[in-house]
Amino acid sequence: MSDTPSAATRAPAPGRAAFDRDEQRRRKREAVLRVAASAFNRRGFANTSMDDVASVLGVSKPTLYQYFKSKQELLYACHQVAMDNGEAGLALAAAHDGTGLEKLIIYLRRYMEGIFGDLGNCPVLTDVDSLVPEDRANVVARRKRISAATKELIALGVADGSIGPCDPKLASLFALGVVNWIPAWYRDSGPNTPEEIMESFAALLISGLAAPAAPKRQRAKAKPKA
Amino acid sequence: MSDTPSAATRAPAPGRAAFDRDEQRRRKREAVLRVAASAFNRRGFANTSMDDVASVLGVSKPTLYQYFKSKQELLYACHQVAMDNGEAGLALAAAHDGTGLEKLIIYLRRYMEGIFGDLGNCPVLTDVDSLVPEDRANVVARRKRISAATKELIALGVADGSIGPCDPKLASLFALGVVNWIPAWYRDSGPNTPEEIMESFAALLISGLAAPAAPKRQRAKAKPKA
Amino acid sequence: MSDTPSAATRAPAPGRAAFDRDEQRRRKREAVLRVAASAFNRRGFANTSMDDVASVLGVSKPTLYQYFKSKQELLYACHQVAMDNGEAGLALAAAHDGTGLEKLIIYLRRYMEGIFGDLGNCPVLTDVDSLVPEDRANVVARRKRISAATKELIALGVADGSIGPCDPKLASLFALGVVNWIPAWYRDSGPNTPEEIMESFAALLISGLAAPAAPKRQRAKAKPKA
Amino acid sequence: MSDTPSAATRAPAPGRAAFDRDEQRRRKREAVLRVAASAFNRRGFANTSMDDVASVLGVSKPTLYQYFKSKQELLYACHQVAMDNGEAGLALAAAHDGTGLEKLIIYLRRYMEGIFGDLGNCPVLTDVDSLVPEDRANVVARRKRISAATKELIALGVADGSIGPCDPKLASLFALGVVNWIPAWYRDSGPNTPEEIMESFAALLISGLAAPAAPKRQRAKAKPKA
DNA sequence: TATGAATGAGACTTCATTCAT
DNA sequence: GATGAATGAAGTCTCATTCAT
Repeated sequence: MSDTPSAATRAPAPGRAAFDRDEQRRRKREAVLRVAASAFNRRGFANTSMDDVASVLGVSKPTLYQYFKSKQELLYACHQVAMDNGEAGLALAAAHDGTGLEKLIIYLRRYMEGIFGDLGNCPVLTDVDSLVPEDRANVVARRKRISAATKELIALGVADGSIGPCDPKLASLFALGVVNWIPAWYRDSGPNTPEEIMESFAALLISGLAAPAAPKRQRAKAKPKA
Repeated sequence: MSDTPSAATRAPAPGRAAFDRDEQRRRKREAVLRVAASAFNRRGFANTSMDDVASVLGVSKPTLYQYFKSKQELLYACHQVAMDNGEAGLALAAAHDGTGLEKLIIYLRRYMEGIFGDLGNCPVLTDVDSLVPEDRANVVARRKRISAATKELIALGVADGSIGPCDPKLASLFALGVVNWIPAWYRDSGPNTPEEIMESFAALLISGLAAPAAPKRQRAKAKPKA
Repeated sequence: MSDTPSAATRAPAPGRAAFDRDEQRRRKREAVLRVAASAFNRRGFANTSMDDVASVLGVSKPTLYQYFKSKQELLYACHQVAMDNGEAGLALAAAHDGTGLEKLIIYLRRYMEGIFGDLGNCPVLTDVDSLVPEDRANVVARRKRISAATKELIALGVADGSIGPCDPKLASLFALGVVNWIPAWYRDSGPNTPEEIMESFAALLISGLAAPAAPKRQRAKAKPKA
Repeated sequence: MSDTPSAATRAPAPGRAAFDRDEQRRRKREAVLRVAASAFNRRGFANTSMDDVASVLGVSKPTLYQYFKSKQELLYACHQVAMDNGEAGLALAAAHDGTGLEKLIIYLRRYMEGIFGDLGNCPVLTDVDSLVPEDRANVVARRKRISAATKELIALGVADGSIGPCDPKLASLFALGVVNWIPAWYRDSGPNTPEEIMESFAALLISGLAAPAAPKRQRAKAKPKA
C-alpha cells in the first residue's frame, strides 16, 4: 500500500496532514462530548459512568481520557456549551434594535434552540457541585452574569413599556424555569416539534409579560427584523 | 389493674407508652425523610450518600435503615410526597366552583405551597431511573395522571373561555416548568418570600393564559403606563 | 385473678418457685438451641442471622442473648450436642459385650439417632473456624478422641476377626462419611423413615466391613442383645 | 505488511498476540476459581470474603470482578466443576461394557479423582441457597439428574446380579456420602495418598454392595483369616 | 492512538451486639 | 425477663483513573 505514489492523497502536504489530524481529533472530541451530554441529560451526571459513554461510542474507556482529562472536565464542557448558548442569545438580543420584550424573546429563542440542539443541556446545569472547585467558581460567576443580563433585559422592557410592571428578578426566574425544564420532558419522539414548542412558549411568555394596553397575541411572532 | 397504686408508677399507662413510641418513631421517620429530601434536592440523589444524611441527623448510618429499607425507598418517599401535593392541588381545584383558569391557579398555588414546604422536592423528581422498577412504574403512572389532569384543567379553561386558545398539552408543560424549576434556585435565605413568589408567578401565568378579550382580574392593580 | 387464694398454685413453696423458674429457663434455652441448630443445618451457620432465629421463635433478638452469650456460643452448644451423641454411642458400644463389628454398629446407630433427632447436627460440624479459639481447641480435641475411638473399634473388629482386614483409619472415615453426609440430603418429608435409613445403612456397612468367611447379609440385624 | 522488517519487532504476530492475551486470561480466571474453591471448601462460602481470595492471589479485590461477575458466580462455577466431574464419571461408566457394579465403581473413582484434583469441591456443594435463583434451579436440576443416574447404575447392578438386593436410592446416598465427605477431612499433607484412599474406599464399597454369592474380585488380596 | 487489565476509594447494606426502658 | 432502637465492623460491588502494551 504505502509504496504506491497515489497514496500521496492521504498526506498531500505536510501542513495539510497536520491539519487533518487536528481536525479529526476535534471531531472525535466533539462526538465524545455529544454522547456524554446526552447521557448526562437522560440519566444524570452521577448515574452515568465513563463505561456507559465509551460503550455508546464503541470505544474503550481509556480512549475518552485522550479527549477529556476527567469526567468532571466533560461536565465542565457541557456547562460551557450551555453558557455559550445563553451568551449567544444575549448577543443576538443586544444586536437587535427593538423593545426589551423583543430582545428577551430573541434571547430565549436562541437559548431554546441550544436546548433542542445536539447538546441540549440543562438538567446537567443543576449539577454544579460535581465540578472541580475552580471550574465551579468559574461557572457560577458566568451564570450569575447571564442571569443578571436576563433580568436586565426584562427591566429594560419594563422601562420602555413593552413589558408590564413586574419584579424583573422573579420574572426572569419564571421565564428561565419554563425553558430550563424542557429537557425534563422533551423527547425527540414526542408529538411536538421543537419549532412548535418554541413558538407556543414564546407566545405564552409574550402574552404573560407584555404590557396590558396593546392588543396581545397578535404580536406573538417576534422574529427579529420582520 | 388500677387498684394497685404502685402499678401507676411502674407503667403510667400501657397504652400511652405504646402510643408515645409509635408517635416518636413516626416523627423520626419524617425527620429522616426531610433531611434526605433536602439533600437530594440540593446535591442530587446519586451525589448524596447515606452517610451524608446520617451525619446531618447526628445518627449512625445503619439507623436510617430502621426507617427506610433502602436508599431507593427514601427516593420513592420523596416522589410520593410530591405527588401527594399535586393531587391535593387537583382535589382543591375540583372542589372549587369557577372557571378553568381559576381552578388551574388554585391547583398550582397548592402545588407550589408543597414545594416551599418542608419537603419541597422537585429536582429529585427528575430521577425516576434510580427507583426500583416496581416503584418506577408506580410513579410514572401516577405522574402521568397528574399531568393529564393538569392538561384537562387547561382544556376546560379553553372551553369555558377563561383561557385563550392554546395547545393544552404544551401550556401545561409551560406552567409545570415554571413551578418545578423553583427548587433549582429558591433558597430560604433569598430576597423573596414564598408568598411573593407565588403571587408573582400566579399573576404571570394568569396574564399569559387568560383569554385576551375578557377583563383580567389580577391585572387591575397593574395599570401605570396607560 | 391475683387476689384469689387459689393463685397459690403458682407459687406453692418458695423453693418450688425457684425450681419452676429454673426449669422454665432451661426449657426456653433448649428451644433456642433447637431452632438455631435446625436453621444452622439448613442454611449454614454464617447464612443464619440471629434475627432469623429470633423470628422463628417469635421473640426479639436481644432475648436470645439472655440464653446464649453470643452466636458463637450457640454454635458451640451445637457441637457439644453432636459430640455428646457420639460419646453416648461410644459408651453404649463399650458396654456391649460382643465383637468389634457389633460394637461399631451399635455406636453408629446411636450416632445416627442423634442426627435424626431434634438437633440433627452435622453440616454445622464442619464449621470449626467460626468458633472462639478456646472453644475451637476444645472441640477439635474432643472430636479427635471420638475419631480415634471409632478407629479403635474397627481395629478391635479386625483383631477379633469380625471385620475383614483393612486400614482402620480409612475405614472409620468411610463409615463416618456415610453418616455425616445424611443431613445434607435427609428431609423429614422424604420417602424414607429414619429407621429404614439406619437399617439400610447398617446392613451396607456390615456387609462392607465384615470378614469374608461367614455368610453376610443375614447378619444384617445387629440390634444389641438379640 | 511483511516486507517492512521493522514491522516484525513492533507486532510480532497480530493473531498470536490476541491468542496470548486470551490464553493468559483463561489461566488467570482458572487461578481465581482454584483459589476460591479451595477457600470455600476450607472455611465455607459465607465465611470467605472476596478480600480473602484476592489477597491469596496477590491482587486487589476489584480485579476478581474482571473474571467473575459476582461472588455468587464464583460459587456457581464451583458447582459446575463438581457436576462436570460427576457427569464425566457417568460417561465413563456408560462407555464401559460390564456389570452394574463395575460401572458404578468406575463412575465413583472418576468422581473421587475430581475431588482430589485441583478444584476438589464438595462442602461447597451443600451451599445451594447462596446461589442466584436461576443458577440454583439449574444446579438442582442437574444434580438431580446425576443423582438419578447413580441410582440407575445401582438398580442395573441389582438387576444383573452384580449388586446384592437393596434399595438403590438409599444405596446411592450411602455411596455418595462416603465420597462427598472426603473434602471434609482430606488434607494434602495427610498420611494417605489419594490413590490409597480411592483403592480402599472402592474395596469397601464393592464388598458392601456385591451380591453375596458371586466371587468378589477385589477381595482376592484380602484373605488372611480364612 | 487505543486497549485490556488493575486498583484505591467509596457507596450501600447487613449483622452481631449493646443500651435504655 | 423482654424489647425497640442504635451502632461499629465488615462485606459486596462500582467506578474513575492509570499503566503497560
